[in-house]
Amino acid sequence: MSSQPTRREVTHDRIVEVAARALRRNGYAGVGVADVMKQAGLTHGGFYAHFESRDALLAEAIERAGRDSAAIMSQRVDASRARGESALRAVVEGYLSDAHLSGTETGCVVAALSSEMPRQSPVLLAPAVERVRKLIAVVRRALPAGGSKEQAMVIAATMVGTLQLARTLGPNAQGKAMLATARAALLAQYDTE
Amino acid sequence: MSSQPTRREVTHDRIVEVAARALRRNGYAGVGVADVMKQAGLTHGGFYAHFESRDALLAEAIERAGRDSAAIMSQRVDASRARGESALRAVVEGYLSDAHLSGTETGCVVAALSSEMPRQSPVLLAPAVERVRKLIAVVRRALPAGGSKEQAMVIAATMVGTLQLARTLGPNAQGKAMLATARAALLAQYDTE
DNA sequence: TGTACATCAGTGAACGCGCGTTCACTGATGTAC
DNA sequence: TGTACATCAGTGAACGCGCGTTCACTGATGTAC
Repeated sequence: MSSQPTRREVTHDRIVEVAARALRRNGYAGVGVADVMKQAGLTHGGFYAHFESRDALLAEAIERAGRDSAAIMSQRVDASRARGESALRAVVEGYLSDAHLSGTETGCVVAALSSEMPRQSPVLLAPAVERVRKLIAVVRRALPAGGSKEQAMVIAATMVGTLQLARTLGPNAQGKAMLATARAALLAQYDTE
Repeated sequence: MSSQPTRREVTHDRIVEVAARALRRNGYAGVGVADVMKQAGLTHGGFYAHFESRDALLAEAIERAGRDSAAIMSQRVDASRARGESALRAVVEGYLSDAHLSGTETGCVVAALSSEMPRQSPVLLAPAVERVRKLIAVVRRALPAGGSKEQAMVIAATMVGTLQLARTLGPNAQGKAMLATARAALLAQYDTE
């Protein structure tokens, strides 16, 4: 990209970043134009100089959030491989960690939104589908040699479902037990490295 | 219960039924007082003669939706056992069916709402937690002899996550493939009957 | 059995608030000569 | 190098709409005598 971002681009970026966090913490309906602008240190009037509509912001926020957490998972895969350790273990233990249980606003956007995703308008559905595909792809890359796309799909679905149920049970002993149970089950079955 | 429901109780029940469907199709934010009353054949003014608030309706709707689908799953378990067939297979194939992929509004309320559940106020969180527990309990009852609660938790999470990702991919070949993959994986691992 | 009255279930208009969106305006930054 | 002007980024007030909630009122159902 351009090495010298303009002031406008810097501001735009900050708004998207704030929205990406709000989206994961509060869901689609919980992202308000005025609130996001305020958290970005601006007044709401300037919003439409940056985005065509609220939906346009949400679409960018999904992409941003997804790209960020996919990058983190990818780094985990590479780092563990470099150390000669199991990449799948790194992914599963990172995704189903106590930190991810309570850190919704900086966590996986698919886990934060998936039950709402199918209901969104096409503008917001397309980036959501892309994030689901990307999540499956990252998991697949973490599988031991010979791992199939089918295995990756089931593991991704299990991680997403587990995190959501654990979050509903609460960031307490019950939620943590749910995570631990799924970690053990997934690694026992798929971590043959 | 009373064998002779009053007219008021019949109306109340109809409103909750409409709300239970709207809740699963549109999510928490998608249930409007005026809209629900209209679909129930009433005007919105009479709403507060039946419910203290919109949240009170939502709480009842979650319970209703959960009770209904838990009853369906329980019947599947009993019916398959009575025929000497695998109860787990009946549950998994019912939950991860093409009909459930597109039939959100009459399906599992946990799958329809789970990413939104942790964000709700205590009034709405409590019934949500109850539905998660109930789902795990039904799965456990379907497990072959010796099945643990831990296994039930992982299976429930996998089914919920799979259905959500499949719905996001769409009620097409991709979504159906996702369901088929998870069905095969779950039965291969847990259906030892 | 019929009449008078009380209670019940629902109607429809109105209120208040939040939120997405618009727009005229302002101060700061950059450019031309 | 300095001055005049144009463009840019953001401000703040206002509009319109939807939605949850309230309330005075009405017609129907049930009860007392």
